[in-house]
Amino acid sequence: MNLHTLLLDKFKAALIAIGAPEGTPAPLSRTTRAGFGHYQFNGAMALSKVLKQNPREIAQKIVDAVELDTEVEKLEVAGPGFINIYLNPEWLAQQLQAANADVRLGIEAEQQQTVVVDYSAPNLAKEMHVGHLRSTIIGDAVAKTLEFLGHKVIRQNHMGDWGTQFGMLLAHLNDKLAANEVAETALSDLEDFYRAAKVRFDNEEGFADRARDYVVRLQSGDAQCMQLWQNFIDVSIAHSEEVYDRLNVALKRSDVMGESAYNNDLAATVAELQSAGIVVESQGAQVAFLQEMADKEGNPAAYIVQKSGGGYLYATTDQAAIRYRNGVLGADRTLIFTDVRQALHFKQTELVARKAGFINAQQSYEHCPFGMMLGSDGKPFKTRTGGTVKLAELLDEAIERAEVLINQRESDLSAQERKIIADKVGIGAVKYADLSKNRTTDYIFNWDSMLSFEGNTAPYLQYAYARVQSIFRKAHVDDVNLQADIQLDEMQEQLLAIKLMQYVEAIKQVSNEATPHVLCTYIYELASLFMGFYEACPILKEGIDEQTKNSRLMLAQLTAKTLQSGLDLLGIETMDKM
RNA sequence: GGUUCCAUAGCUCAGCUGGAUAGAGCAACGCCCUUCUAAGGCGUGGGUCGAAGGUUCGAAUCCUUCUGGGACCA
Repeated sequence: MNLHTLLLDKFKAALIAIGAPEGTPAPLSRTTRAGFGHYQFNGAMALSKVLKQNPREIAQKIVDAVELDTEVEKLEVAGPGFINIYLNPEWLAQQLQAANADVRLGIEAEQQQTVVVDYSAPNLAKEMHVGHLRSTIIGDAVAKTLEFLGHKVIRQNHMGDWGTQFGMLLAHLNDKLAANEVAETALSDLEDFYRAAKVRFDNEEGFADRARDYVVRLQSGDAQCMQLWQNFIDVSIAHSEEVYDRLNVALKRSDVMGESAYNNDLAATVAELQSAGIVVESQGAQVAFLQEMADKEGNPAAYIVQKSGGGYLYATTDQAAIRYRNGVLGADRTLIFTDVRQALHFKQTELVARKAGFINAQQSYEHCPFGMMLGSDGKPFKTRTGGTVKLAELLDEAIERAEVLINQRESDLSAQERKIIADKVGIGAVKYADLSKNRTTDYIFNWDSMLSFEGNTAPYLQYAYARVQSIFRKAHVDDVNLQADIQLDEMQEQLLAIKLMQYVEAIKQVSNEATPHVLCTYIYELASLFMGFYEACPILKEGIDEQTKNSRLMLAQLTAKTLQSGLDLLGIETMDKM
């Protein structure tokens, strides 16, 4: 059941019935202010000019024409011609009843699409730092949401596992192994390893030449070199997987489709672009000139797919990836989560790929950008020592802080239970801090706000869930077999009920726009309304009759299910006690 | 130089295809734990939505110019 869709269809029909021209906008929205109903239809004012009638009269005609009966308590014309829609609490109660009885919470699956979601994509030469958080968890949340809505999601971890810096790393690794070090030990700290290799590259006689030699051997598929590379990659991927595991991110080894995976397709990709006439030779390089993106003087943008020396670029790999995803995997949609600096690149990439027919007219290619991480001074983020904050360290800190907080509180929880809770609360807080912001612009990294457990944070949402579980424990009610008629008498009950019914609206928006913060906002509002309901509408206290008690238990139950479902889509875990 | 994005409360951010009195959290101040978990609830203060024009019955939202900042391309 989708309230918005239901009402919109009815109002569209009403517009036709009163003789509005086809294509008349039907602006129907949730109401932001109490006293203006639950939804409002604002189409009458704009029609005033077209129909040459008073907007309030038009609004009244729409009200008369709209075929809403049991769904609605009343429709009122207000102000210059707003139509305020008040939903019928009894009808709402029935919808909630149905949603609560359904494992999918009353949300129907959409028509299935195959969606490739490209996210995380760490650079395997370096350790994951906080800057990698966004792509990883936003992409994961969107992927899960798409799956929930019934789509076939193919995750692609386009890891940076190829390129010239690997020459340097492999040369260094080779020496370490020759000195009888174990790869895992040598690579235990990727940052240190990278730095050490870089120092040698810059200072050590002959090392740079050996590094370049390794690049050539790597690209030509030299067996010994590939073995060394594989060694490096295995350890490095294991590092990433450790972080994914801690972050409760669903990426698996089988989702890895790194840059190296396209190495053998690059020549063929360029050849196809050439034969299609999209790419031509210019100063020895293979270039697509894009007139569509020309500057003021009419100079087309240049998109290089092969350098004059024969080397390939990101552009080539991305074209090959499209060929694979849209051709072999049959993607209807492709979502790519990277930082905003690559926006121009992806715009050009799409243009070229469409011209080449790698993407057909029915397929979408959506770059989903996010901003850079800045320090509190508004400049690119660096720690005091000039480095980046390692993701693993951030998570450690979050869990530690959560543990301190838990230990301050009175509770009957065992030490082991506290540990588990600290883990879920700490990780949840870090993820939520990032997920709840959408802006494609840069964002300010701040330890305290990222590790905060108060207000609009994951712990608040987890706490709301735990409160419901506590009620059920105290009530000794079988959570599964609770049967009662929901009745919505109190204002807090009605507000909660309508919010519960709007879950589907939130997740549809997340899937359409790849914006998990919409879901965060929704869950926060839901939890907030539940807290209000919890304070105002006692459930187990004395003097509450059986029917009211059970009705409220049902509301609490559906709230818990919705919270859990939403948090699960965000990759945030819930717990029964905290 | 070209392209492009951004500017909302002291701070961090929401604001859906233009809608009624611009919302949250944090921070500040006041109240509520013998009462279903106070990681909570209720309340107060805090904004010329960067500036100026324009379109519209209606603009934080759309258009133009300007100011400031970022990014990308060269």
